[in-house]
Amino acid sequence: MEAWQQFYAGHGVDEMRQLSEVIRGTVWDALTEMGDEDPDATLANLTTPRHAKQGDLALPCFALAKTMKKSPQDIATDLARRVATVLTAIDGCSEVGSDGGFCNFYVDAQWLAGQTIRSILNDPDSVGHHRASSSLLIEHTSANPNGPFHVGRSRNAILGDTFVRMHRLAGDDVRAEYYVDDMGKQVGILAWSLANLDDDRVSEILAAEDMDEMPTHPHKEDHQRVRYYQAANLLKAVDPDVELGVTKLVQASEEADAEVLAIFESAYQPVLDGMLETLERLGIVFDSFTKESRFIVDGSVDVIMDRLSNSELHGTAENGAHYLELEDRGVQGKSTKFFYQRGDGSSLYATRDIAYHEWKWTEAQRLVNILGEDHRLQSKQVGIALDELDIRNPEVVFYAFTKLPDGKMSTRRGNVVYMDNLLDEACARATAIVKEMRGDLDSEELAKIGEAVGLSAVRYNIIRVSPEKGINFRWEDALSFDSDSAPFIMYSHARACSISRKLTTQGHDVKSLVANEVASGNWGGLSDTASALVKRIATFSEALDASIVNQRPNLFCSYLLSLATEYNRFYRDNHVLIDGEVNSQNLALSEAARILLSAGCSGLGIIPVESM
RNA sequence: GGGCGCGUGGCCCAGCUGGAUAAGGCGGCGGCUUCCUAAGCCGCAGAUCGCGGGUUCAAAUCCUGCCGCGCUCGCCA
Repeated sequence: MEAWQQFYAGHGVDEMRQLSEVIRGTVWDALTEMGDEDPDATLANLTTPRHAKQGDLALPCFALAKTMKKSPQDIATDLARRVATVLTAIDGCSEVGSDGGFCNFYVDAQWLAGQTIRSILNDPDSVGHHRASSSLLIEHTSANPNGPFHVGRSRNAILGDTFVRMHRLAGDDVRAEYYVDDMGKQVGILAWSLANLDDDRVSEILAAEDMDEMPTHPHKEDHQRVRYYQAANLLKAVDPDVELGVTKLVQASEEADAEVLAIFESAYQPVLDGMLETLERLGIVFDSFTKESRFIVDGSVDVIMDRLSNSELHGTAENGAHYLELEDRGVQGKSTKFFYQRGDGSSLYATRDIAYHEWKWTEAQRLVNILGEDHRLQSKQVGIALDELDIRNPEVVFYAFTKLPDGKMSTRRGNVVYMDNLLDEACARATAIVKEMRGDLDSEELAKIGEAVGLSAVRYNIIRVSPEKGINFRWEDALSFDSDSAPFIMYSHARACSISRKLTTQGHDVKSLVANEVASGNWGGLSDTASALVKRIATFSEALDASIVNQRPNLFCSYLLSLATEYNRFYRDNHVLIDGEVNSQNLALSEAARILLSAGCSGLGIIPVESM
């Protein structure tokens, strides 16, 4: 077990999990009686069956066949017989059976409803809390402030913000942090271009390469200044003076030259502000910004370099550059050396990153970094360096790139789809659809819902796929409002809201109806679809936790989609309002689902509108 | 060339700390609205889980070889 995974070894609160513990205990005893010498190993195979008819928990008995000299099915039958009386006598387990070599356990949906619906309705704010909370610093985005967000970069921001939200939903104390690269080559180029070029020159240079397109968002500085950045890059390729000028600036910044750092800041800050505006529209905000230069200015990078030189991995190159030899630490390839100090004594990006990590550990109990797959090696090198310095490693989430049909996105080359344009298009399309469906709403309401739907859809379409899987950007995929989408989930939530709203309009007191129902504790007569909904509801925290532990937001996406689907099925044949009469059992279920759908949406950055 | 990641129906994608009939969505075909939002629900068709070996009672899942795609191998960030 990785050290950080121990944070998850806490106690679950989900009833399903508690029940499974009870079942394990009883089965353990029975297995021992039956002659199983290692019941723990057998029980490790306890699974959740694929099909509802196979129960809610199942134990494969194949491995016991050899030692017990009986067929798996005979063992399963015997086991079921031994535990049936005890288990069905306890609350929560309605039936034990066996089939095809499995021993199947069925959860009592009535009991489960009593437990789980009550806790959700009584304490909706702690929904999703599943274990002891910890404080986290999640660093994400941290994009070079040289131009507008494009859809490739946005995967980091959306993924990162989703982790922030999921952790908060799980009860953690999270700080979202942006690491501002305020001293590298990229910013240097930007600063140089602003100091040495003007609008006409920029247009001229870009036009020569057929890149002189009118900015789609001229009022935003990120869209304006990226033209300077692109022009300077083009010029740099043909004019050595540019390289010289940039290098001079960058060197000065690395020596913590206050004047140059100030010039850099005035160059990038408006760009960064534009980028943050885009992110804010997506519901992504940061709690803190830390500048890279900070660790030069405060001298901590020098201390790091000093300490690294005492490492047994330390080496020195001919020109006085310092490195760690990582060959024996599992790094293979052409170069196994990790350089952390140039021949001239200055630091490198990765070195500052080490100082940054050391500082970050003073801020939180856990660190999470969201990084593109191009940072895999770098991250490994930094990790080994941290080991050498006795500094804990952070948790890292890597994601694969988003590609355009004609290749990798590049701000420098202008081969990009800007997030601002994607969001405009998504929200415009969504608004058009809402307008078509809801003739009763005024234009302000239409726009509000359209914006929520568009933004949520874009976010969902990015997080629904596993981070390590590459995405090929297609407009129709990015803008999809299909069944596997945020609007689908939002729609289910809006339905639940609609029911509650309707009752209130008719003069019913939803809260007290629900409170009375919960207090009565009578959950008899649940229909199949109601039972299925209850079971889905019961695994909310578990699904959230699994998504966090496995670092895969797409798992929680799937869960929430299933919850929405299950709610839709429930909705079909379990009416809350029947001929003006309220079925308060169905109301309680609907309300519990509404709370979970809303919380789940917030956890994924989907905006849970109450009407759509 | 070395390392890492990915490869699942026509398309997108889940499952990959091994377990029963590989889950969804799009597209295709066919149903369901006097009833709380049909952005919904139900059904049908469609899969040699990249290819070959191996381990196992059991492999999409683990090991191995190959093929394809991506990332990476800077005293750049």
